[in-house]
Amino acid sequence: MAEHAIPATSDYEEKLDRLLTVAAEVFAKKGYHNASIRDIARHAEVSLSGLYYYFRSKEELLYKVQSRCFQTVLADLEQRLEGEEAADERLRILVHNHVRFFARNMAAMRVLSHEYDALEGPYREKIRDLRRRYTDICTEILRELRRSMGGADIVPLGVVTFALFGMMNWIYTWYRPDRNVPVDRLAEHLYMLFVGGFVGRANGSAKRSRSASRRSEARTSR
Amino acid sequence: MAEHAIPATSDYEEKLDRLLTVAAEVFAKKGYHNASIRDIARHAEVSLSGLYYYFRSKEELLYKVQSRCFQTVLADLEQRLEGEEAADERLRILVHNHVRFFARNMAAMRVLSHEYDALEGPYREKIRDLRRRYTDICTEILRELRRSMGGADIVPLGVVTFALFGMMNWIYTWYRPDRNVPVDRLAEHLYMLFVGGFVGRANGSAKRSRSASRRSEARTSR
Amino acid sequence: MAEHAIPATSDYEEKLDRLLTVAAEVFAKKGYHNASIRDIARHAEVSLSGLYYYFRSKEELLYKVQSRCFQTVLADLEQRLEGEEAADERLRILVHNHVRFFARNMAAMRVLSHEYDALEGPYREKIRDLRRRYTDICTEILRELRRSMGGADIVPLGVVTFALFGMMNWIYTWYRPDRNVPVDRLAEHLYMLFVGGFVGRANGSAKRSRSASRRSEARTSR
Amino acid sequence: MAEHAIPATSDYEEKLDRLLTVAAEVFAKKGYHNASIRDIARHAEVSLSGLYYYFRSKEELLYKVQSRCFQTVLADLEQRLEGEEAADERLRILVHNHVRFFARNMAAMRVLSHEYDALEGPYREKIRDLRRRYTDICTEILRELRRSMGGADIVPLGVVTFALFGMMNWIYTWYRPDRNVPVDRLAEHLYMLFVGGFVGRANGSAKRSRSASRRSEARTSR
DNA sequence: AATGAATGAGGGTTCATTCAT
DNA sequence: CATGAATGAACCCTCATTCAT
Repeated sequence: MAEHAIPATSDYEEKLDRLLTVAAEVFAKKGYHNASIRDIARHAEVSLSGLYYYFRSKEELLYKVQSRCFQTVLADLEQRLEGEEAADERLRILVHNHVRFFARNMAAMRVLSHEYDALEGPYREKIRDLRRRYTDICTEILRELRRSMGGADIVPLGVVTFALFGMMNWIYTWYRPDRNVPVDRLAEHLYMLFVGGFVGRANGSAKRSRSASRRSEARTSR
Repeated sequence: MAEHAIPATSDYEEKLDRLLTVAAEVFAKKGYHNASIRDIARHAEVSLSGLYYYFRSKEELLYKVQSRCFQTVLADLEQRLEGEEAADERLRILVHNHVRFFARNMAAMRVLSHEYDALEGPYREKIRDLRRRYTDICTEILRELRRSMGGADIVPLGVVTFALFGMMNWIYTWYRPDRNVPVDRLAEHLYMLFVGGFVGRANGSAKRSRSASRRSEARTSR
Repeated sequence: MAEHAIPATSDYEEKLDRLLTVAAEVFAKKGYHNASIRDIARHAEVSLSGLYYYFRSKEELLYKVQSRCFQTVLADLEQRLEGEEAADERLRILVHNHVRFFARNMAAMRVLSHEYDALEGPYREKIRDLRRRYTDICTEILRELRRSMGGADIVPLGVVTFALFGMMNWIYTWYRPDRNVPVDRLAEHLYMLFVGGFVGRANGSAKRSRSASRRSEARTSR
Repeated sequence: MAEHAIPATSDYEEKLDRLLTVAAEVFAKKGYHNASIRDIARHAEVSLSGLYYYFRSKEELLYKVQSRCFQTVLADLEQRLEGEEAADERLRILVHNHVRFFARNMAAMRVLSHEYDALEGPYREKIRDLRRRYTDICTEILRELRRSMGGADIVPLGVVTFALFGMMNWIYTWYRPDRNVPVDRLAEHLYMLFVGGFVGRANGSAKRSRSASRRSEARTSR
């Protein structure tokens, strides 16, 4: 029953990390409820009960997968936003950061997108908070962008935010990095589509803002 | 292997329909794998084994829920598209049809969106075919729209299609008809956002095509 | 709840007979406990509940299959024994009757041999009685044969009887009329083996009794 | 897919053995299909799921019961045959070995005899192979015996083999060691009956081969 | 004479979790 | 640190049987 406090062993953390990655893969492939702890133990080549040294329960395992994932995305994002002032560029950064992370951590992100509400109680709340922090950043950027464009607010920003995340998160259902467009191109496509609209700049019929234009050239040409 | 061939009894079909609705609700609330057949039986006020008169397995139950849902959406869509020629208007119809159906059959649509790959084997294939038929219609409309606008094809139509569906399907994760914008307005928002882009007509900074404009007035003003 | 007494309709009896045959086949193929009433209904192309007009329960169904089978064997046997006095010949008749019936009603006999004690209570007793009547006939013939041969009774007649039935009944585990020796030859083989022994007349090293010799010629030569 | 590879723990193997014995008893009493895993767990005083640590499925359980049984009989037989050259004596050894094992492991042997084809797929094949190895030994002995007796081969050896096994295996349907003849006597009876025939030496009317005679005296007189 | 619809009991199996070692 | 062994709860599904029609 010994509560193992914070075993800051490097070994411990490394193994934990590896386990989280494996767990993410299994959850991604079979879904949280359908995946069994035995599956995970098997894939990680660890004994079943061995897992319980690292996690108190299956739910905590899911929580840690999601939490680690969110924290990384958030940290990356905040670091990349640092110093950038232009709203359109900030949005571009967010989209690229999100999509790139998605493609690079397909499994974990799939779990994040798909197992939205498999968690309960305090775990759920903590993830909800992380999510909110993330979407809030997005909403703020959108608000600033709209303001800078002098646009009216026909569509509520909440709806816009979720529309954007819908576009981005949905890719876990269809996107395969090796079979479709390269990741960066995909990110740019989604960004352009979202900002310019299908019958707009995303269709090539109008000119983009200078900054956006500059960056995207670099990305899509390869 | 079918125990009862084609029970065209009206009673039978009515009950089956009711069961499908209940099942959709339970699946929607708890997720396919986490929902138990017992849950469904309880909610439907039927004995556990009584359910098995209508479905051979849990998987077939999921299949029937998804199948019925898709077929309705498809039939509705095809009927509404009838006679309409303008590509932009056809797209509006698709978006409105999809979103409205979504809001009206929240549970079933959630199952459709979320339990994408809980099915296996032949069931999976049949649903895949239905899905393909549906997305193909969408892609064709998009192709026509782009052509009529004389736009270049920077963003591949496949990506565009999935982006649109992402925007629309994602609503199962956040939208509550009673707490957010009304359904028709939501549909129009998404349509405008998708077509005009966030920094474009969807933000009120540009004029829309006449036909779209006319209709949307009617929808959003209430 | 109407107790249907003895519906001596010819139709009724015909159908009942057909059902018994089908049931025997299904029981033979899958075993009594493993076979389901649904299986039988399916094979008989009758509705599940339709069966219950002819049988009160699965157990009664098994009982009737076994009972009919035993009665036929017994009746055939008694008729064939009629008039024959020589003990060795009477034994030959019994063996041939048994084996021939076996081969001709493989399914039912398999059920008889294999589902020895699937029955319970009164059903079991009735079948036990039939069986006893049958084995008693056999034992009596053996006693008479031994007496007529002037042999001592080293081996108890009970053991001898069961040994004979073992030899005969076991054939359901290996004998296939189309792949092995023809039925009548098999019967004669078993008879000779049992009476003469492996290192005895069954091996051709000694002369048989005249009567046995005469008949067997007729049987095996074809 | 094996969860636990080769747990060579003595504890493990002991318990497994105990479980196999219990399972054999339950299968013997109620029949494979009619026996429930819960029955076995209850009799073994183990939790239901506890059983599944030792067997992957009910079928594997049956397989292991049968396999263990066959292997023991075979090993015992081969050891006892060692050094014995005379064909008649070798046959005696086989019969005695079989019958004695039968009586001593009534339950397991009943399962072996009765649940002939409850197994499917690879399990079935493996048992089939064991059985074939066993019957082949028997057939070879019979062939040699016949040769040494200079007998003609009227009855095919295959038929003879199955007849012998029929006589021996059938005892599970009637023999009770405490109510009938003692085991060794039964074995000798069956041997004599099979070799000498009912109307032959088994009836005391002829002299036996010397070696057989010598041994049997020793066995039956006690 | 026959059947569609329904059900309670029980089937085999898997699960997350624990705990002595 | 790690694991082998164990368990209670729950899973999906099938069964023999009934009964109104």
